[in-house]
Amino acid sequence: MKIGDAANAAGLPVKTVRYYAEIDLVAPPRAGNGYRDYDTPDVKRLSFIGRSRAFGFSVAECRRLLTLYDDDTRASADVKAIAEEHLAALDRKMAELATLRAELSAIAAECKGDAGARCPIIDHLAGT
Amino acid sequence: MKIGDAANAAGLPVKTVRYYAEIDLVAPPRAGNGYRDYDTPDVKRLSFIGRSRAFGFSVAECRRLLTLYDDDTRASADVKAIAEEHLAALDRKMAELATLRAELSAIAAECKGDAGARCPIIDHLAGT
DNA sequence: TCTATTCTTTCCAGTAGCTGGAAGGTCAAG
DNA sequence: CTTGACCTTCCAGCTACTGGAAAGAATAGA
Repeated sequence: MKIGDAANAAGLPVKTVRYYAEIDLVAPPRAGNGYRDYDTPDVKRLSFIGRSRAFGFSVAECRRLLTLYDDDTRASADVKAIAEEHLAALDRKMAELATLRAELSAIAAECKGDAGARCPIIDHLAGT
Repeated sequence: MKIGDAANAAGLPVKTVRYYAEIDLVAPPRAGNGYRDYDTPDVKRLSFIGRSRAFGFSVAECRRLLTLYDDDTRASADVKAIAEEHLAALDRKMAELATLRAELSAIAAECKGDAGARCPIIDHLAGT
């Protein structure tokens, strides 16, 4: 199966699939003409990565998840550990954004937003 | 004032300050020895950028904010527009993360996380 | 004054995860 | 036989720095 069909089946851009081959995430053998030759398990791996990335897992995490996916003797605890680590990271990120949002919102509320030059937002960013 | 002192006063790494000079964000003149020569307004601009960055504004946004900061004839409406655009982006980001978090959390809850190979997380990522 | 240390400079490379484009080879249809 | 849609590699760029090497400048201490 050529890269275009594989990418299509996995719902990923060809460029991305080629990139994954380059970083040895899903690296299929080459056909006689030099074309990458994907098989059905490869496409499943690509889909797996696509979904994992959509959940916000980094490529490094995807690599570990993929190893577990391919491993019949895995312990589900290992998978869950990665997931919970990621959940914790999401929580940290959300908390950080929420703090920023609250502070910026409070400052922005003080600004009249008219034609005048006086601006509490600028003042605040200037540290005054 | 040399870059080290300016960076120190602004609470930024020297490398970062040099980078801001390189991208013409805060580009001081050179002294006779070739060293960048920062003055007090420059340090204030650097601090301004540091705080803006801490609020999550991109460097491009910082550039616009800095222009407004330097402009006595600005309209506070222009500042507020940037801030609200950024607030909206923060909201979008948070909503996205919240969705991911909720979905991943629900899936992870199904996983026993033991020594067994059966794993609903893997199943879900595999699309089955 | 000599020297050791701490600046400063530039340039190059790498980080994450692609994405776009150029130049050129391959293959199926008409 | 040609056209067009594929495929290949390589190079560059995106964000916002960060680390490091090599080399010049300034400063503090003996």
